[in-house]
Amino acid sequence: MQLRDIDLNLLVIFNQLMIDKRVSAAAETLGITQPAVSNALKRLRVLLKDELFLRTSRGMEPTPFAQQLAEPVNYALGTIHSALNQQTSFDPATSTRTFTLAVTDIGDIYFLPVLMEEVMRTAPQLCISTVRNTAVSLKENLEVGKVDLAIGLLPQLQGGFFQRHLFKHRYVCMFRREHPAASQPMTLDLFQSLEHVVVISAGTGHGEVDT
DNA sequence: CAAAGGGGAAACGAGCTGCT
DNA sequence: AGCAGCTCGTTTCCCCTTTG
Repeated sequence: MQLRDIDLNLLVIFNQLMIDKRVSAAAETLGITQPAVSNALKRLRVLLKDELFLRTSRGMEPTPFAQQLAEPVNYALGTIHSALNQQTSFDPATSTRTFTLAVTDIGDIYFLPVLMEEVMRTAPQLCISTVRNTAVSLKENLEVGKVDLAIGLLPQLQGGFFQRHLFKHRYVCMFRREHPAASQPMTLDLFQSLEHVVVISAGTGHGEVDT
């Protein structure tokens, strides 16, 4: 397929559908009507010879081909967006720009000191501002550029954003020295039989471990 | 100026949910 | 189990804009 054969706006709609998983929601986000998105999807289905999205009780589920397409399309649209909106080139050594990071408490404690050390060395005039990534508006803030980067377990950002796996994280159990569990190996059954405290905090994944 | 294409409105249909 | 109501995607038709 040649690029001239495809309306790039169809890829914008495809990208939004990957995010919203609903035609009407994508239409609202893009500022067009739901039939318009439906028609665009129809044209895209014919062009790409794939259903792309299947209607299910959970919304419009992307086909394997659509999932395969999602990342390169998102990357390409991001590149085009950056190219059209760049005003000046970025020079870390002289830039006085403020970057806003959405992080968890562990982000503040662990990442910031490491980051600030590097920033002091390579971009001394840069300003780093942080916000908690527990905010329900994180997705919107990222989309409009109020937040530049978010670190954490953020399933609400699965589609439409650049993502990178940073590290693997394991948990440990803590209990008093005299606790009955101290005399035997910790197993899943033993763990489940004991009372324990889990600090549920959005963006940390602690609740996922308990589940 | 005619043809083509895209968007909006209305109608329709499928699937889900709650109630009896 | 069956029905009604609701939500949401699709289809059809019409209008407007663009293009050659």
